[in-house]
Amino acid sequence: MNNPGIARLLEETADLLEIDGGDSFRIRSYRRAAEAVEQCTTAIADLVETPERLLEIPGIGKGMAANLQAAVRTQSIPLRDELLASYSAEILKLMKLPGMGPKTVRLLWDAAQISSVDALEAAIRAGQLKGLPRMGEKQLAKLQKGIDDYRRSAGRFRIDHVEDAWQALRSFLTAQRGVETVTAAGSLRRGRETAGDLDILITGPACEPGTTAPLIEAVAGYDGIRDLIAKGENKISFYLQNSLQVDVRLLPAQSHGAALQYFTGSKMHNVVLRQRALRMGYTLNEWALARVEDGSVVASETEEAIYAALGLDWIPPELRENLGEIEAAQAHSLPRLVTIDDLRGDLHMHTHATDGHNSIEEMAEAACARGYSYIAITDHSKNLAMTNGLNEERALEHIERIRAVDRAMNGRIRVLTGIEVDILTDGTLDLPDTVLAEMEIVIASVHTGLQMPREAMTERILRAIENPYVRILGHGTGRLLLRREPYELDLPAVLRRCAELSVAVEHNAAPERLDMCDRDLRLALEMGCRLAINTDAHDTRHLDKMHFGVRQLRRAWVTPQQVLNTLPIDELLAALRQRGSTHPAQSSD
DNA sequence: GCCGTTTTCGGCCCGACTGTTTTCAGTCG
Repeated sequence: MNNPGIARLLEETADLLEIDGGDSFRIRSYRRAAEAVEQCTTAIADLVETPERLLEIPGIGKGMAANLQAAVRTQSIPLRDELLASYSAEILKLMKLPGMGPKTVRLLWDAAQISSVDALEAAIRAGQLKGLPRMGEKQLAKLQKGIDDYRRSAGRFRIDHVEDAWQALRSFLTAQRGVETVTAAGSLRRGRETAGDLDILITGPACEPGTTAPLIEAVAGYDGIRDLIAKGENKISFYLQNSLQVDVRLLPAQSHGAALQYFTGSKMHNVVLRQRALRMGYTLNEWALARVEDGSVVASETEEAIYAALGLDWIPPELRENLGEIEAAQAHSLPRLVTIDDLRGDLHMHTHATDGHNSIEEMAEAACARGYSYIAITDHSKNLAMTNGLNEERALEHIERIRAVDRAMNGRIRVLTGIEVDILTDGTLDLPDTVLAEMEIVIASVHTGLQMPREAMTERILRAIENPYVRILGHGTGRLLLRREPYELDLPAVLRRCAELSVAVEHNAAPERLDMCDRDLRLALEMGCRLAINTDAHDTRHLDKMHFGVRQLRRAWVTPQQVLNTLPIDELLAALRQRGSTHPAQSSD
């Protein structure tokens, strides 16, 4: 059992203890242990034989070490099994609904033995919950909406989870005899936020017609498989433990380009491409682009050859949604999309001064190792009490430490001072301008009070970005996947004002909380906004999540010029100063 | 359940917001 799996067991145990009304500190220790296991860079499975090494992990004591051993050896934790037996395996899913916490789950269980999403929905429909404490009309409507959202998102997987599965499968498949190339197609290759399944294409001697049986059998032996769906001569499909469906296709090398094109999609892109082929007297399928009259192959080995034969430039997978990319490819006017190599820095990250896990030095060294030429340290401000947010005094002390590290890095990387201030419900910020004036990067974000009406939320954010020290609008664009519930605001109005004020709009690169969908990003570009793409890293490894966000930018046709953190440091600092100097409040001061 | 200039038991981040509560409980970050 791998670390994420063990962490999930510990989290589930904590959830069940909460429902059961267990000691809150005991519950917290399970959550802390889950976090520690998740962060641990060595596999717990490799440590269970040497318990003294388990005890070296902060937050793991004697009792928890025994739990970890049980998890590795039996895929379970005794306390979790015990609690599941007294409730129901389904009850944990109720906790996933927005607004549902342990107390409400327990209430529903005590009142009506409700332990599943289906049972909850039935009870709401039947009016069974009326009269229960805290179950007013609004609460019931909210629960129903939560159920609808839950149903809609079920069946799709977050792209980083799909990518984890892909990395593991790629290593496994590449090591098989007679395999030359292993490529991911589908939504993963197009860089979508979620994927319904994982498409993998393999070429090599073992994929030639008539010789595929040994490889198919070898793939069927992959130990991550839960259920086999289908097993044929050229294709094998299965479910992984987490219910992700995987389709693996074996292809002759000469069809690789055609298959890659076909299985990358999207469906609409392919439909239009096939129509185009027909008009040119060709037919396009997963094997080749061929002439209609005699079936002779025009192109099939590479995608480039197929697109070229159709009179098109090669189209980056992220653009293949039939949103104008085919016309642009014909006119040779596809944009030069931003790449991860264009980024010179990351402007949003936390340290252990608040809720991060590493020091300023460690973040700077990690960013340096990733080739960045600058970063900004932007810890939370005091309103986020739970993160130990910085008050006036600590914020000022913190920037002294940041400056010291900046000097100590000796020009290897620039470390900019910054803060992520909280936008209060009235649109003011939770730190005074005198403190913000000391910061090179001020990111303004909303974290709380997301239920307010659309107009009030819009006013709140508009007021916040008027503050002349705000350089970047962070969480404030209507989406917070972490909260599981988007909030309402007049996004075009906010984006327009950001463009006017030269406030950059942040896109959070972490896949669990991409702040803006493709459409929002395109809207931001239309409004003339400059974007900032940051990882909001809470530890050094989070810095590696940048590529997820870059793919989202590419899907929105973003070029390097439209991204703040592609600028060289001197141009970046000049761009940041420009925001302050154009604001009357500052020039008159 | 973990941790400790406490060695053995007491402390362990907290403030904002919502809904339904007339004084607060539950959820979230």
